[in-house]
Amino acid sequence: MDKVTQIKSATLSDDLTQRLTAEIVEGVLPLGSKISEPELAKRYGVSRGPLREALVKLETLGLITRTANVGARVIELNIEDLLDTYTLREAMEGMAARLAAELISEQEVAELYQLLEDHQAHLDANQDEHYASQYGNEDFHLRIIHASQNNKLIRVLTQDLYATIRMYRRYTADSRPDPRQALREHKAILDAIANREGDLAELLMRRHISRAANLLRKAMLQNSISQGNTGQP
Amino acid sequence: MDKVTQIKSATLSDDLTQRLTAEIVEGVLPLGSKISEPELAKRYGVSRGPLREALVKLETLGLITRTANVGARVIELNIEDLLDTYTLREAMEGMAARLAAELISEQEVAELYQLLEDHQAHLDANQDEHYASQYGNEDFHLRIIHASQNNKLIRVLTQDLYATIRMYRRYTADSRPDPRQALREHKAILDAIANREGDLAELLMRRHISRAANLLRKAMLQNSISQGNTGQP
DNA sequence: CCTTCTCATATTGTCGACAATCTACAGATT
DNA sequence: AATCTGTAGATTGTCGACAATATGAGAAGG
Repeated sequence: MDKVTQIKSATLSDDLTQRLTAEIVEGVLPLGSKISEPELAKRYGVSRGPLREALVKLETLGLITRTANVGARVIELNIEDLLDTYTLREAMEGMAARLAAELISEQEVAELYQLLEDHQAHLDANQDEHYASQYGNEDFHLRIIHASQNNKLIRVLTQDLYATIRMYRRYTADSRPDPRQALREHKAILDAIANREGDLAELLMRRHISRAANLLRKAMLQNSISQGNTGQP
Repeated sequence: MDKVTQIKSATLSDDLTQRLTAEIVEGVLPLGSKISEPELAKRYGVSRGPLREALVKLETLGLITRTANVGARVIELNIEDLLDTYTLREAMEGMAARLAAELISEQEVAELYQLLEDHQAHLDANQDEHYASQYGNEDFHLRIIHASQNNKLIRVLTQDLYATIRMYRRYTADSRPDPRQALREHKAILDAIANREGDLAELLMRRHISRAANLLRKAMLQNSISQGNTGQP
């Protein structure tokens, strides 16, 4: 629990969007559970107006589904959706890597190499491989995405798809990819970018993501994901 | 003016979303104009509640920008955004073409060939090249997208990006790509898909979209897009 | 015992009003 | 004259209540 409940935003609707997103990703609101507007409004001490605006946003983020006059439910995870999401990532982050190879500055390249070295050192020192893998991984990918300098791409990846990706990672947390292997792949991608080889960078990024998708797929098949947690009746 | 104002949906908010999207794309609400909630609510005969929910959706669609306590404005078009959007299309529709090559049925292939033949016949018969180009083009792309069978991809392309793409096309309507050239490219893409050559299909689709982006870019440079139209004071 | 219809209940959709915040204009000050 | 400040007006954010719709339990009938 790092970022605690104290989120002060300009508008209640924005606050609610962030909070609800977090609660869904973390499983506080179990997968597939019904969302009662009066109940949630009471829980957060707000009226239904801003709450409904937040729900509209969550729907476009793909975190809940809403049906007119029936209500909203938290989405459920399934393998097709997982694979679809990662295929989309493959296309978009592949393009991001290609653009990064064209546009990234030498300084950013240096910083990325530093990041990978830090990650390597962290791996050598700690046994807490999952934590290191998790954050190093995210950081690397986010930097490549931003290096593309394509605002549309950045927005879809870091806002629209991000929550979904985190959910799938969370619910398949048991079997994570080998962080050392991931690090090697990151290194290869960065080399391609540093050499301004856009084609290669795209290819490697695609394979990297495709491989991650396969691992998650296997994890889901074993887990047979269904159970949320920490929900109140 | 084909689909007239009569849209009956389950909820006022959904109606408003559709109407406002259409009005923005068609220029009834001029680019960059401020959106007054009381005024719009009065115009449509609804209260501000559903209207605000629609505005939240329009914001996520990238058609308006909202600032807390300040209000909403229709977006403005600029070249960077256009290029970013089309680069994203390139990545995503390229992937769609690749997936289509793997997954499309023989019957769908036949239908697509028929579509292209109809398009050809229409071009030979009519001088109204732009109309034919417009609709034939859209239809072809939408079918490829759906043939990918990737729901996430379909959703982002046909819902999140669609309105934006239509706007750029409308505001650069003067100089459209040569429809016969576009048709040739479509034919080549479809051949690749029919032959199950995913790599080639992706490559050709990317080039096709990249070329369209270049033409739109030139059109925007000439037009120096700024003026909306048909708006009331 | 199962099916179907009815009605009560709860939930969602919508509205009008109030509170908080920003914008613009006028006046004062340097 | 230019800049700053303060107030008035308007706009956005939020709230509680009412209307419309779906859900579920129970009765009636087969």
